[in-house]
Amino acid sequence: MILSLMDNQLDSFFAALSDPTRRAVIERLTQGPAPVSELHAPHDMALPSFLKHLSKLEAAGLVRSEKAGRVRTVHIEAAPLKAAEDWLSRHRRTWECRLDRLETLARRIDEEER
Amino acid sequence: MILSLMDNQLDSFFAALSDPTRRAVIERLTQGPAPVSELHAPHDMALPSFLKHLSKLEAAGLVRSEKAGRVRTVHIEAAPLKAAEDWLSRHRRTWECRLDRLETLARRIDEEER
DNA sequence: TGGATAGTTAGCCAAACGGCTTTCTATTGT
DNA sequence: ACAATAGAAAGCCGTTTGGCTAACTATCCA
Repeated sequence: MILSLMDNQLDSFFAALSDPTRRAVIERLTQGPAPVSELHAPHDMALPSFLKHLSKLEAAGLVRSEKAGRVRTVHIEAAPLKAAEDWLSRHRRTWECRLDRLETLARRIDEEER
Repeated sequence: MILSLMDNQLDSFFAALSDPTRRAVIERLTQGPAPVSELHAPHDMALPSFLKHLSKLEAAGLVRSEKAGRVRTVHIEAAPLKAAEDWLSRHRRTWECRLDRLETLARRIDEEER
């Protein structure tokens, strides 16, 4: 079934998102597709190192890319996000009461800071 | 600020969730607290190996535990989940149109299978 | 008090990760 | 045709991960 296929992808999905560089790339890509070098620019890191991150994102299916001439353009792909959101929302309900308590606590701290 | 602290935790949060054993533990714990050995039972793995997973969950702050006598009881902790949900929902909006297209596709496939 | 039970600690190992440099290929623009 | 540009490939290196065994500690119960 489709869901179990996506379940297998959860590993690489969460792993892909466990790195700040890769999360930054994803954030950047939500504003639209971009070529590799533009994605690389803000990161103080050699290109090959950065390419590894990109290929991990692509392996996780979070991202896809096409090469036209010598420039490869990368864009976001939503399928695995759906799987992760499913997973999270399946558990959100049971956690919600705790979250509510936490919200209250956080708000109280904020108010004390002011 | 609280949010930036949580942002630092995103790394370990996603890393913690990138392993099937650990996700299974979390799923189990949504149904209530449990002692270590009960959590360990369904996993075909030596106890020390399993303990490493537990301690990673605890380091990520996803889980907390108290020891009473010789039994350590583990329960879920919601704070970092909140941070991750924030992160995801900050990007969900931009991905939503793609998700919608995916939904449609998935539904069409489901219907074709019937 | 002594054996079973529930974890814990230490240390080994192979594979994966995240960085690097060097070198190479393919495309573009002059 | 050539130089510059965009990216790819290979390989090195130290750290982390995810598994194991063996040995140890602390509690409980008989």
